[in-house]
Amino acid sequence: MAIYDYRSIENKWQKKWEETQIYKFKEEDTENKLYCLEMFSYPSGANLHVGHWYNYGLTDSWARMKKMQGYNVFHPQGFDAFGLPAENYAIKTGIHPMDSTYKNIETMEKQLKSMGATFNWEYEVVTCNPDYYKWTQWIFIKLFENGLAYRKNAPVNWCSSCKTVLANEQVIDGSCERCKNPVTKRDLTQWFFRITEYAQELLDFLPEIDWPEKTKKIQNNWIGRSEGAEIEFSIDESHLSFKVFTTRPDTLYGVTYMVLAPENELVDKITSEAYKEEVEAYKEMAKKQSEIERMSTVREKTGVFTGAYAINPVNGEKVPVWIADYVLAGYGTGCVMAVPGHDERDYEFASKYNLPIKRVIKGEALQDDALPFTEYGVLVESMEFSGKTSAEAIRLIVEKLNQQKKGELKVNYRLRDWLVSRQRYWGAPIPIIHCEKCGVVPVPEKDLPVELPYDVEFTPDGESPLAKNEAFLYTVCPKCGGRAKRDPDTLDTFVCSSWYFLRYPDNKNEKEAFNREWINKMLPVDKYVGGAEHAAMHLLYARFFTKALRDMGYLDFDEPFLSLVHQGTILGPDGNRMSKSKGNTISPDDYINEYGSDIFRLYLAFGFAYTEGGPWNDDGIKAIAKFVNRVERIVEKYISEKEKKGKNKIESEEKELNFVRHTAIKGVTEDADKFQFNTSIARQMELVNALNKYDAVEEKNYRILEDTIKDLLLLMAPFAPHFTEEMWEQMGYEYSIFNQKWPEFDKNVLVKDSIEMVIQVNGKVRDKINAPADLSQNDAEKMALENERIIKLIQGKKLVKVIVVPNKLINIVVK
RNA sequence: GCCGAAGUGGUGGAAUUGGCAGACGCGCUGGACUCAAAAUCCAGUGUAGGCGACUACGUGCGGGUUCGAGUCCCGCCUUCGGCACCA
Repeated sequence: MAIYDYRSIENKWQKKWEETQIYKFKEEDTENKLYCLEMFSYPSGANLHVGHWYNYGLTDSWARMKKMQGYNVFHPQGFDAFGLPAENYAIKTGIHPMDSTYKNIETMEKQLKSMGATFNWEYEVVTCNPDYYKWTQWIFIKLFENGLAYRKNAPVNWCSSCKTVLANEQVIDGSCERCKNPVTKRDLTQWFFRITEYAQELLDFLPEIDWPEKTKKIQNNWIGRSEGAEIEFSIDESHLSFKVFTTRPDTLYGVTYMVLAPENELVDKITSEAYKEEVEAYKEMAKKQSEIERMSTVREKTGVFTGAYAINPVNGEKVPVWIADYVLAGYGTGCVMAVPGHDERDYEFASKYNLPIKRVIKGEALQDDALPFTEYGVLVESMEFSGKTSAEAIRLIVEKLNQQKKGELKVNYRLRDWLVSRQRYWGAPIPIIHCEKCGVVPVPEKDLPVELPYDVEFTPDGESPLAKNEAFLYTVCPKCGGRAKRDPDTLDTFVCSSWYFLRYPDNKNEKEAFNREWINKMLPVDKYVGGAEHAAMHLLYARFFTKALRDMGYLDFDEPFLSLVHQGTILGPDGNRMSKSKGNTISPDDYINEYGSDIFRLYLAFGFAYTEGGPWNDDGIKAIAKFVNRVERIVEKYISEKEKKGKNKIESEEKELNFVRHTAIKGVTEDADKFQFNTSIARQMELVNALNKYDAVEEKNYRILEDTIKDLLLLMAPFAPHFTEEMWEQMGYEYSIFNQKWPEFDKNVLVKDSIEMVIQVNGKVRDKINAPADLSQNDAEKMALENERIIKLIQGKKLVKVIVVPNKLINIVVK
């Protein structure tokens, strides 16, 4: 049902746009710059899917509007090219990741270009290019030099079937994403980034940025700040002591035992001979259990006694020290004081192992004495603190402990340091050399990049593929010149994507990752658009990188993305997430072949609430084709009636048309600015309806008609760029529609001199009257009370009061 | 279990933040054009009752505040996200 020859006009205008460099970013005009960015994509072998179009197509519409509004729009594009899929594909097919990735990038570039978007391709960034990952490695070294990258032995996610380490995000409900096998822990020496150093600042700046509240909340929870105290307990008959973190120092008199995580290094030191065997067995058991088992909260708690006793610093009481896997090694100090009277988990554990339960907090209301009381209240049986409220006691007890150097206020975060090592091939090599004499030595800057060798076996057997390539692995220590080994691991791909937005404006810089002065002008990103699934990963890492680079002196702003929008998800027609296995995928190509890319884009804009998404629907796209068809006919008709131009007769119809026209300008501008494209298109449709209506007028004012058609085309241009450019030309205007000024609405046209006011009686609409605008309260009241229908309705009733909302309604309250 | 978001016609979705609920579409009904169909155009379309002007009801459920509630408050239900023994 193609109405205009979209294929030839798409080609025609894309060619012309490229020839005339119409979207070129003007580097000399940073005053007006607007950095508009979509999350870059992974170069998969498949064609662009609906999600790409929804994200890129509509953000492009927004960028086009901004260009027309006079901004110097910077709209780069690139590829997040490292990652596991290419490597898995290689294991399956034998096709090298580098070959498949570059081939995919080539086709994807072609497809993205055929969208007809405003991308500034000359600033392209591809993360697997050595001239990019050279600087990823450079940043790693800077972080290392500044103490923000460190190495430690830690338990990591391990899939025994794939024989490889998995990233946290690849563990789905405790199972391996690829083979569905349960994930276990394995101790490995790994590289970490000290993101926890920035936990507080990452929290503090959240209120400052224009992000969806939902996303801020997720980051807030992920960072998980909690306030409490760190309290030191000493081990009885020993010089050893250990600290616990608690948010409830007011329950200190209720402590009846202590628990260490089985992995805690103190365990071996304090366990007495008699209990060694049992403790060892428990540790072994804890290590072997799968993630699914460990994560289960319904599972009964287990633990064993170590034979050691700890001394409560406030009353000198001796309490037994246990180990149990309900205490996490990675949070706080890996030890807790157990207060079964006031904590559900401790209560469950104490009940099972017959440990004493003491209650030291009383609530106001009557509480069931059999269960733990976890609220705040008033202290009892707590020596001099008895009778104090929880809040007072927390302050006083910590103060007292502080004097004895046995405790202090402390803030803990749930956020963990970011594990960046990966035992994979297709990523940026970690630029570190391990020398037996000199230890960990960073690769000198002049030797960067550490290039990824092409010739590598990537069979998944648990060993890093790079470790099997001797030519890569063995090198010379930059410090002592002796034989040394390279770090065989690669960096998590999230490292590469944590700074790509800094590289775009300066992507050809060979001397540095980016020029400080230049990116200070170009950043932060003004509008960032991408999926909500990155809330606690990429979006957090990128913020951390920005802050770390700032503190190391490489840039001067605090936040990378000032304003963030998440697009929704377009589902299959059946309401499920599109997937090949469900057979419910929608191919943009089919629709673009039938209707053209403009209509496809317009439908995405009109058919969904942008941040919500929803199921695909065929009928909707036909409706949009109809709409575009109508616009085309309006233009055609106008052109065919050209000779009639010049009549100039003011009529009320003309006033009406003008009113709709300026309502549309206002609505389209404001709604599109907020990414509310559906209502933005609705205003355009209203304008088309008004134009059709005006067309029926006998003596048309062709000047007004032309101006209105002109405005309609301008308002439509960001959403249907090829079509409107063509119509613009046919109207006889000069190239290009995208070099025109965005229309502005005239406030005066929107002011009506006569207004329809609603008259209510007791809140129910009873009549509508035409009243002059800006009627005074008294006059409005008078008009309503003189209204015939109203007089009938309120007859015989007592008038209580009259409420007047200017230019809107009059509510008469009667009894 | 905890945190968050959302529930509006047959349907996708609107509602200047407390002021005419259902904009704009889809679908449906009727009409015009046509030998007929498609396309196009016009009119109608929340539900129930009435020939009708109209009346009653209506934004997940139950209460409340208010002259007035889709919007605010309290208590539930359902769905979808995020976290999950975080001491």
